[in-house]
Amino acid sequence: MARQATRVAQRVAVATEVLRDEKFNARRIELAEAALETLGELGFARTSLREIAQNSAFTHGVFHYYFSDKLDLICCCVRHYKAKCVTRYDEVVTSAQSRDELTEGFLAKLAATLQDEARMHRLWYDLRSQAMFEAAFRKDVLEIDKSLEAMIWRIASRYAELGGTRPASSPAALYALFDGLFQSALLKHLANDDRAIPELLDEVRRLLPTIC
Amino acid sequence: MARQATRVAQRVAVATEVLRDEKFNARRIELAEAALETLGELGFARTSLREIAQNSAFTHGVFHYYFSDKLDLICCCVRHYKAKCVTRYDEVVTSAQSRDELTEGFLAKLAATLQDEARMHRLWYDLRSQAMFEAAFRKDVLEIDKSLEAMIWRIASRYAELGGTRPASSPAALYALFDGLFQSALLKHLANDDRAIPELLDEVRRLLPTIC
DNA sequence: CCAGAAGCTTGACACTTGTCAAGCGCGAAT
DNA sequence: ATTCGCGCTTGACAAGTGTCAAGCTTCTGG
Repeated sequence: MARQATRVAQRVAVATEVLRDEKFNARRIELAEAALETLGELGFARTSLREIAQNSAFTHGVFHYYFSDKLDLICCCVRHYKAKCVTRYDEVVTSAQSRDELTEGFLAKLAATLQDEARMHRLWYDLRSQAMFEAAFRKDVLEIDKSLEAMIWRIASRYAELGGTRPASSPAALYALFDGLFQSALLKHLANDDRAIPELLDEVRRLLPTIC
Repeated sequence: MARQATRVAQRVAVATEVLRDEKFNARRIELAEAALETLGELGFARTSLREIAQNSAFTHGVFHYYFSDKLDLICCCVRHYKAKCVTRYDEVVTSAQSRDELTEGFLAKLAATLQDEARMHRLWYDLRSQAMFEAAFRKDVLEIDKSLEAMIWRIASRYAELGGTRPASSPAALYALFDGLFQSALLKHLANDDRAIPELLDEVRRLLPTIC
């Protein structure tokens, strides 16, 4: 009887702790999301915790309650960003029934991404560059890079499959190519070059049949 | 007579002014070079003028004598970096008499660059990312990007020429590909991944015959 | 040789930064 | 109802930032 009671008490204690943990984690993500807004606006170099706090519903002290320091916060941001980013084209890949359909779906998403999420993507490139200086970022960044490479590979494989062929390049080369093209287009787009998006689409449209 | 004298005086005045200008510019470049050291070490975000000065033979005040502000200094750095960077492969391109020779020369330089000049190149990627946030950098960065694209194109054209063919891709796509591969290899190399350089070389060796 | 400019150093300024300790309110457990 | 502790705010701290003015040294033209 007493034994059962303590067991129940234990279970309750564990349950409440799990609940607290979940709540804690949810808040962390909320804060990370707020931080991403400001980071996307200003870039890593110019973003301070106070600036982040001011552009959000929180005060600057909270961030030190939920994160051990600034790097911890930004690592959390990067990891959170990843989850959103990596699945962007999956719906197109699984639903497309022909090369044309896949191509058009991919290009449309590509254009929309460049148009609507330029800020998040320039932040990604910023943080990836930071990882070259700051070892603390490297693990997460390399992991995301791998995920993005896999994402591109899924598209290329499906494209090849729909034509009964196999991709003509390695996953690394394909990712490098698309990433390079996207990065360059993003910079031009941000410099108010209206040709950036159409040129990127043309390039990709031309490339897909030759390399996949 | 008097007229001649004033003309001579004018010429002298002009000459001294030109000399002063050259001296001024030489100093600017000297300072920019010193700044590049620290920038390559710490990255844009963590580099302050005082830090730059401390890692050099100068005091922090000089930088304000020669540059209107921090952005001006860094723009000068970027421009100076460009001049060094863009001609890296030209000797190989002009001297190679066969595809093999060009390939091996290119790969050797590529490996050496990654090995010896990793810091300068991570800085380049850093500043290119900064240009996505800071409009003041964009013009110079876009210009350098164009130069680098042309540099890759010279290599590819020569490679194709030596085999009696023509490059199979656009300059933009080729540059994106090589830049993407290099960037990824650089990050891995900086993360102490010993396979980074050989993997890059393998990839490029495989790629050259298929795309050029 | 000397006045004045050029080149450079120094120190101060106003401000921002990350960090943290003290304390507040409020809900939950006792 | 009281106590306790979690979540959060506030304010302060030292360190570091870009900028600039005042002054020192060195060179140079007259």
